Amino acid sequence: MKRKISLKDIAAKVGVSTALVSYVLNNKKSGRIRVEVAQKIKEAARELNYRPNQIAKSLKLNKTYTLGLIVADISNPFFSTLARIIEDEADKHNYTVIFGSADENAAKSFKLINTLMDRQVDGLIIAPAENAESNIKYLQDHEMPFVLIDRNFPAISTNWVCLNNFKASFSALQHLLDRGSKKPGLLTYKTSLYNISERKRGYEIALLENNVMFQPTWLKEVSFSEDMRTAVENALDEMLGGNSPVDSILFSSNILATYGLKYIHSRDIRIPDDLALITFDEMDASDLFYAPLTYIKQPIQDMGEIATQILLENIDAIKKTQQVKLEGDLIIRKSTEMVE
Amino acid sequence: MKRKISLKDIAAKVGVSTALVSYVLNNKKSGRIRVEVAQKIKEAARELNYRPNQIAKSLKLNKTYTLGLIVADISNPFFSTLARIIEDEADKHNYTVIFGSADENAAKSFKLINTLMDRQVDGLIIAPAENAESNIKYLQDHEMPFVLIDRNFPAISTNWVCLNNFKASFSALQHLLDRGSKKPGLLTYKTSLYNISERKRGYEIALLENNVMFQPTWLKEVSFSEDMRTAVENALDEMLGGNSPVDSILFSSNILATYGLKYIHSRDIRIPDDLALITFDEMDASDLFYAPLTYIKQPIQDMGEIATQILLENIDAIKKTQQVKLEGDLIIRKSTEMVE
DNA sequence: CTGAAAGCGCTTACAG
DNA sequence: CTGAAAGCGCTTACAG
Repeated sequence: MKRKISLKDIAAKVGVSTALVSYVLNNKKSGRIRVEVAQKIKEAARELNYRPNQIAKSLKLNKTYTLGLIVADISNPFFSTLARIIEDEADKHNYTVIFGSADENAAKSFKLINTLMDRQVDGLIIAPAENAESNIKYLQDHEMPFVLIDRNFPAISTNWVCLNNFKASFSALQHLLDRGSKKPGLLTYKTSLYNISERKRGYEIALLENNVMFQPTWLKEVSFSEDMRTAVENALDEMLGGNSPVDSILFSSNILATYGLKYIHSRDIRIPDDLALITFDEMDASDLFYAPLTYIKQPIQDMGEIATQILLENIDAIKKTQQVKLEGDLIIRKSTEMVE
Repeated sequence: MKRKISLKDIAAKVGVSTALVSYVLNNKKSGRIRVEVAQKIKEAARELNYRPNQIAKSLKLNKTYTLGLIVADISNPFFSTLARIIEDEADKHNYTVIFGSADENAAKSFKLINTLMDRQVDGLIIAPAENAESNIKYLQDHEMPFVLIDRNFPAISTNWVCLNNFKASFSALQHLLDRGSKKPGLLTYKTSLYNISERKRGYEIALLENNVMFQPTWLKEVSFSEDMRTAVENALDEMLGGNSPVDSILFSSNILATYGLKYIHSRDIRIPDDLALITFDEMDASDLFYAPLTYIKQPIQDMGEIATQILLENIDAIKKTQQVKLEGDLIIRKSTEMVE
């Protein structure tokens, strides 16, 4: 690569010290510097096409204007949409973002945290993995500003912005029951992740409050480690088979829904007549399925913006911890229009 | 934030110079340093939980181990999938990636290029915007290693890895014609982007070679600046109306296809009986549409890996420019099973 | 074998 | 008004 123009080059060209150049270019000590000199410096900078080396600046100022974003998988539409929102919000404040995918793996997440901290990011936005409490502790010990997104750990006091997962799930179930579902199922992950366990709790409490006798085959949990497609297919077979098959299903994530829908489609189960369906998250597919899908819309724009704002506030040393629970929106469509 | 442990702290603790600590920790001059001293240094580093400041290292070594990725929109599934592949490939070589979305806008792209260069990224992977030739020139003038992805400028000699867009499009059309389409349409972007114009050329040449008399209403181009949804709907109205309505459509991108499919769905046009369909790019929706979609599968894994590899080679000073044209794969499904 | 010194490209407290 | 000097946290050519 070509040698870059530095302060020194400008200083040499104008015949002043680098200090003066720095002052002028950063508008420090304005008024206290002779106008002609300032003018000449600015001109030289323009002529030489000077661009400050941010790495040098970062080292000196101990500030990189870089945010780290750690999600489960950047190629998951939920997270890539979030990434775009965070990028835009960060950019408004002249921050740049480095990202990493942790694949729901706490060890990988820890490695990423260290990589990003080594690069001196000013703060982190993290969708934490299961069992990543020690990661959080690590960040706190190092006084690294961060905010959790999408998931949090109820036992640990941190900044976070998450969906009200309990309520979203509860409302979805209430809707299914109101529409006449007698045997609602839940397909979810086998995980201690709080957002996911809240979705399960919403399901359970809704059944309880509506006096529906829960059957174990209605609730299936697939774990991150299995082959997701096969696991989903097996789970659906069990939910739809046996002597108490479900008549509706809530999918706990876009990923589960995508696999699930493909399978349901291939098995020629008619939606909503044979089976009513609700999914978490908006998907392109929701509109294209022959029975447009009822879904829980997450306030993803708010989630990304607020998380970024909280992080920036914390970086700028406002230290109160903030916890924001956002409400989802149940968008009702064809897939829950059951015929009684 | 907490003060971080530096080389100096280790040096002080052990009672040696920072130079020696640096040598030991980087395994330089191994053998030429007394074993007990080396041992003590390593222990101290472990005890103090030392993590090198990469910013300082970067400044000194003029190397950041950071790659910049500029795409049109990170929330577009095509690009987020690419981002994940690039992330993984970069990580194998201990590189980290900063991303930015340029929204098909050359000015925004230029701003991003500068932001990333200011941060001293070692190289750039770019899906360039229309009319971004000057950006390319800028990169070349600055001898910044980069590789174009997804699109290239045929008149400029650069590294790039792209789909064979002409052939992919041609094959798609040939398939439509073979299946009995008499009036095939193309819905694409109004743009000079080479990948897109090649898709158009593939369409045109296929018609020509098959002696199909082209009708202007068959080919519609929507521009990036309009409201995409409305533009697509209007375009489809025209393609499907008039006195020579199309009997099949090739969508030139996943975005166009998503809007298009939603509209087609809402208008109750039956696929493939009333209209056959092919889309560029794999979409979740392809499987979920009642008529699973025939699509052109891009070798996106190869594209991301190869682009990253070429970039890393160029960073490591192997300077030959490499241009890789990858072949797409036509995945044939229900949406082109026409009944004659 | 070991370390003092210089330097990467900046900023800024300090002295004149 | 202006600039010499120190320093951010590293690496490394060089001298001993």
